[in-house]
Amino acid sequence: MRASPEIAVSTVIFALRHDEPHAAGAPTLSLPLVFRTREPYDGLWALPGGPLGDETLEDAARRTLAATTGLAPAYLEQMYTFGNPDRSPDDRRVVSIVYWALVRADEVAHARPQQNVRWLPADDLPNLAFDHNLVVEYALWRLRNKVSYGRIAHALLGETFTLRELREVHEIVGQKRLDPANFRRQVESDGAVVPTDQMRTGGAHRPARLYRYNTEMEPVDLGPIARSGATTAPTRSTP
Amino acid sequence: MRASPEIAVSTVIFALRHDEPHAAGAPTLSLPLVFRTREPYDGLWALPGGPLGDETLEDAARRTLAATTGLAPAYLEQMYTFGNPDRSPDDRRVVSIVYWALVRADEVAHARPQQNVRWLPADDLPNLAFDHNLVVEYALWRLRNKVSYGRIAHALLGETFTLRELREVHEIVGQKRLDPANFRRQVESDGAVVPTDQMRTGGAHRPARLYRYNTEMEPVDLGPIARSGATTAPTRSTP
DNA sequence: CCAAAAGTGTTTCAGCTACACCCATGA
DNA sequence: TCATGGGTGTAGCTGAAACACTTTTGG
Repeated sequence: MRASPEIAVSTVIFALRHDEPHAAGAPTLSLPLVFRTREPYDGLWALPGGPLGDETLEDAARRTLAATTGLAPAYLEQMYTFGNPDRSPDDRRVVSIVYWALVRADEVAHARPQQNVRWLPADDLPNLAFDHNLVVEYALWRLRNKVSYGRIAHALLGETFTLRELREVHEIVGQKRLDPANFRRQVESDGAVVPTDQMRTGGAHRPARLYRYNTEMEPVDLGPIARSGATTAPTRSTP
Repeated sequence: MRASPEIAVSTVIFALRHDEPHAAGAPTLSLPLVFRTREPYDGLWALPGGPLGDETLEDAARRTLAATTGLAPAYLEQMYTFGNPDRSPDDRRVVSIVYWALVRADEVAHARPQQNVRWLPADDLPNLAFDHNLVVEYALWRLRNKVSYGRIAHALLGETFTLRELREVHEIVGQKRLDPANFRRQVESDGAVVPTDQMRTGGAHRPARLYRYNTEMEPVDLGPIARSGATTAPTRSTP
């Protein structure tokens, strides 16, 4: 006879980070991991998470995320629940409800990293604790397949951004070069971002117009769940 | 202080059913519901489900489904986990991992209905127990938005079927008429179904070729989860 | 023969892709 | 003035939609 399963909530948190501050070159898609200092999997990295408290599943994910990065995610969505009986090597059984989140590059820069937490590149991870390599792989797959232009813009970039910056994000996430001209037209006709009257100068070239996320647009269609407020903000607390 | 949450697994099971056997007209998208005979929600209909045992989450869903309909689903996928603290009106807290399934019309016809179970039309449900109206709404949304031709063919129809039958299924699910000519071309070029050398005669018109699901084709891309065997493959119980 | 559904052919249109070309700025 | 990226124009391809048309059966 076995004890009743425990319930945990974990989160895969993606951000675009420059390995060294003010460095040139493209940023890297990274995620924060926690170093385990006890069994099981002592000495391995694991996804941030913890036991479910007297709260919503999503609130538990936000709490996890805040404890790790000190940040509020621009995007947070339930991803999958992992519950195989043998996920943990000891005799406990843990059912993990996994969320995935995107946070903005500028916010990440401000946050001071916690003890035992490090950001690692998403596409070159070491062996992780539990089934967390699989979990991250799935989150990456979701990011690459199921996220729209406006959503990524809002979630991974700052308040304003040039179309070049937005395109770079998509090139990193989608792992392929995009035609600047066609990218511009797609994004503009999509309506998820709108031009501001500001420009970004400083480069040795013509200044680029700054764009902003279009708050009028509905975000990704998550179906009845989003509309019902079961997972997301009840009264639209979009900052 | 509150007791630790219970874990339950429920399943939304869709099938196409004829309200009366051998009736003409289009079949109806229906799902089996269980009549509750005790609190909470005594006297209301609820999704089939039960507590998680010493088994995989998916196995729990299959067990649930078998107990209700006596059938093995042609399609089964994890959908969403519901865990709001106030889902149950009493002081218990139940976290429900919900799967959704498709079963074939011909299999449903053979199964003898269980006590306290009835099939109801998906788009005209009464008030259900717990948050199950929301759960079904979400499952319907997934069915309408995220399912490909071949998958629906395999899951809701029998071994062989005419393109007209397949088109009818899509018209019912997608709630709109489809051009027979264009539908034929799309399905054929997609490669998910292949023609047999048999025909279906009997109508007052030219006989229709029978098609069969293409087992060579990969099903829907579920990402790394499906490939790893975390949800589907019987062998390889990846932790 | 007629009705009805199976199945084929063809035109049109929208959207994407590739790529040529002009614009504005810093050095 | 030159290099660099910002931004525009446009020809060509591809695939979906609409619909006319032929084929084969039962009545």
